[in-house]
Amino acid sequence: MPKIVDHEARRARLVEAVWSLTVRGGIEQVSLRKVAEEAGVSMGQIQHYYSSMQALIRDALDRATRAVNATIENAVAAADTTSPEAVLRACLYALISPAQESTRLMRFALAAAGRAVSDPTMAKALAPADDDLLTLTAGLIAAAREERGSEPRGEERTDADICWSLATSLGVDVALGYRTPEAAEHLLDHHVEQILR
Amino acid sequence: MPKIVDHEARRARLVEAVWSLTVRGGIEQVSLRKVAEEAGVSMGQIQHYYSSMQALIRDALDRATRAVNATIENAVAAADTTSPEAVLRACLYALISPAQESTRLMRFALAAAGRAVSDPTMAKALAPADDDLLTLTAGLIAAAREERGSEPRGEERTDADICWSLATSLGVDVALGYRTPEAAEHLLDHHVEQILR
DNA sequence: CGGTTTACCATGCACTTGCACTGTAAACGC
DNA sequence: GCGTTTACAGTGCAAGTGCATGGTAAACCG
Repeated sequence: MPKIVDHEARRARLVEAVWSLTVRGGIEQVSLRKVAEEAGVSMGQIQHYYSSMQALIRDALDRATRAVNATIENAVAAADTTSPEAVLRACLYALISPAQESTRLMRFALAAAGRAVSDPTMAKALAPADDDLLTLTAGLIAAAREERGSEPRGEERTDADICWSLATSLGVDVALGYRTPEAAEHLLDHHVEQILR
Repeated sequence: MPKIVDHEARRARLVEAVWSLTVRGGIEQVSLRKVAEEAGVSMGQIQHYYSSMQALIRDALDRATRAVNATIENAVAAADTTSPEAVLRACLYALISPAQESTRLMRFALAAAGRAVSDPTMAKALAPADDDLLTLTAGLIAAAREERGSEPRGEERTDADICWSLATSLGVDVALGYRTPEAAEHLLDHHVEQILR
């Protein structure tokens, strides 16, 4: 065995470089040499950890979506309130947050989404809200409606699906600068209000 | 003056080739030579009509968005009904239509959207629903609510904005195969129902 | 007829690309 | 000590890239 290194840290470093390059100049700027330079390593190291450029970008997208999901989970965990409505708003806001890291991730994900058009492997990583998240959100909506005294209607899962679809769309708009985070928040608020009424 | 040619037709042909190549193999497959081959012309012709590769792709995106808008307008015009609700649904459905041409356009637009991350010129062509469309849609919503006997509430513009945001998001999902057109339609229906209640 | 303008085609060039390959230093078992 | 495995660095190469350039054929004006 040779030098003991932290593989995870190495990969994270390389992926970080891919994110930066992409956000700065578009995904077409991402090349072996550029990533190597950005990460301050040699091309050889990249080849050592990834079998191809495709594999690198795939992993970068994978980690980006996982990071976004983590943001959502953090928002849920950090909501120091028992009000389901507050928690619901908090986790939806995660996608339109003005936080720089969020914007970075959304931008990269959008740039990589172009690849998903022709690469099914990439498309997988970008799928809409998964079952667990939908179930969680539907639960929040039901609880929030109950909290407000609205009568239940058993369509919470559909409502949840729409919520995430809308939040994603607004998140992209914010990332591309079409809307301010405040404007997006206003729209989301309006919709949530509608849902819970 | 030399051979009289239809410039518009030439450009349309080249852009069509760009769309095809992109949808088939991703935008990274789009090169001068490939486009030339796909269109059955020489690289020289492309250079004659576009000052650079960037210009070609920009025009391709421009024409794609205009084509999508035309689809929406057609849907409005084709709705042989006076019911504003029916017209509203019809034009929203334009974005999630299962029609092959629609899917092609959406796919290309998504692939090109990746470029918008770093190219502001591209970003312009992809902006959310413009003022005119929003005004039109808000009018439809107000009329549909009146038709149903719901009381007006003066938030129709916000409602319209949300509608298009949601429809766009669903359109992307359909184009990438995450949802069937029917599933997307169901969600849209549910939302419109909510809006008009 | 010549001259000018347009509409290309074909080629050449400088540059970048991903990847294969070779070399080498470090850490361990024996 | 030696051999093996891992973790890279460095280089070379074939393929592809956008674009500049030079040439040519057609259509019109005079």
